[in-house]
Amino acid sequence: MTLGVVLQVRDGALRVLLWERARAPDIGRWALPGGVLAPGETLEGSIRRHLSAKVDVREVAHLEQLATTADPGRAPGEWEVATAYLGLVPLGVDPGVPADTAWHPVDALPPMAFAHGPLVLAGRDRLRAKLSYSNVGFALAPATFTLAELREVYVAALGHEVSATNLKRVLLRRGVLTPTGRHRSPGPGGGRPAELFRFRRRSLEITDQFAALRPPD
Amino acid sequence: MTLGVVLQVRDGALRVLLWERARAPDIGRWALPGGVLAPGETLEGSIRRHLSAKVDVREVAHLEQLATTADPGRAPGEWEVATAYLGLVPLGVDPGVPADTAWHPVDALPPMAFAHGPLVLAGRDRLRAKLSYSNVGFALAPATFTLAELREVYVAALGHEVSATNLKRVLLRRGVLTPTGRHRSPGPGGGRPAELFRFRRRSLEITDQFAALRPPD
DNA sequence: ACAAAAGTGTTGTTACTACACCCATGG
DNA sequence: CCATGGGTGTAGTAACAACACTTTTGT
Repeated sequence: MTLGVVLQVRDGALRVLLWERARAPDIGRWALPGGVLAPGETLEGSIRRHLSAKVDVREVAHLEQLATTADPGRAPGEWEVATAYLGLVPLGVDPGVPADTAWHPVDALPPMAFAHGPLVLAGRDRLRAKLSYSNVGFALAPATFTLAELREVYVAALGHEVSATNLKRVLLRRGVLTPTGRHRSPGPGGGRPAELFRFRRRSLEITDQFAALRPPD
Repeated sequence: MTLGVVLQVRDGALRVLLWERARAPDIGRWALPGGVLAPGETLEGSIRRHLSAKVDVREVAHLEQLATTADPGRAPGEWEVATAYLGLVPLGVDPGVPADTAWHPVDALPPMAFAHGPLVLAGRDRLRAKLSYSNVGFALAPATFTLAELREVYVAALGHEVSATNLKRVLLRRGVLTPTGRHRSPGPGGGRPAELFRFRRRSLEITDQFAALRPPD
């Protein structure tokens, strides 16, 4: 089967899309969306198909394979191979979700069904690592944004403070961000109008491939 | 099913363990070792079991999951989920392998069966990336070694020149390498005796977690 | 003495963090 | 004209590559 760890920043926290089981086993506990793999189906095709029952799949800006498990003992007599995907949804979009489905903070997960909890944490950790050496931010940020907004996304996803000043410089130097030339007018309290930026490319790119041991010139 | 991308540095090149098919389909082409997943079996258990038919599994110093595919069209009517693992064997050990099995350079692969070629390259790339930010080197190097030897391992694995001077400094600074205090006497041409080093820990550790965007102190 | 192999010292560079300072707007 | 939010300038630091130099051996 395939499972989806779909993450989004909402209300200042990194959240995961979960689904409350109404039937045994693990009734009342929360599970990752997903389902069986149809014969002849591609893994990515399968997870896209199952996710489309929960969210508008076009909202998923990035999707990558996370891990595969085949642990015995999920339930006695039950044993299944499950491939988990990591999906990222940009800030601000609100895909309507079914009534049994909700966004839970990854740092305060509800009681989880099966062994889905560790998969969520693996997805979070993968995201955090990639934020430092790639342009994955594009999949969490809206199309255009101010640096303050981008900073909030990074703070929520990384779980620690980030300086907008330095975030700007790092991402500009790496060529990940480009200014749009447009500005956003300030709120009621006043303030200088914020520059609007966008990600230069909206597909995954490694921007800092070799921290050390890089090839000689 | 499970597949193993087993890599080792031999004769100055990074090589992968392949197995020549004697039966259709893809007769005469080379395939990754592996086989079917038994019911109730763990993925890691499965690949260990299948590898033990080809190499002494105790020689595999590191094993990690690489990718899972379920591509239709491997062969018409044939469709299967395959999980690939990356295994690393230290320099110098020579596990006896069956007659139909051989070590091929990853940069000059023979005609490959199924879609196994890309998996080998994915394993190589994963290894290269981890060499820069973790201590995976332990799984490719012998228990103790001179810096010249370690340098050769890195050159073969990374595919570019590496300076022994700077390699030493980087790995010592990160606390990955420790001197043993012992020395190796020089060869017939003379030369200063080389210091023997070892990896401080022989299990995977991330040593350079955040290249940028590190948390504030 | 000299060649060979290994190890050390030093310099310059780059990418980053931290923090003080300056700019533009609304009330 | 001042509070508020945004942007810039600059200094300090750590990790690194490159390369010259020194040490220790065998012949």
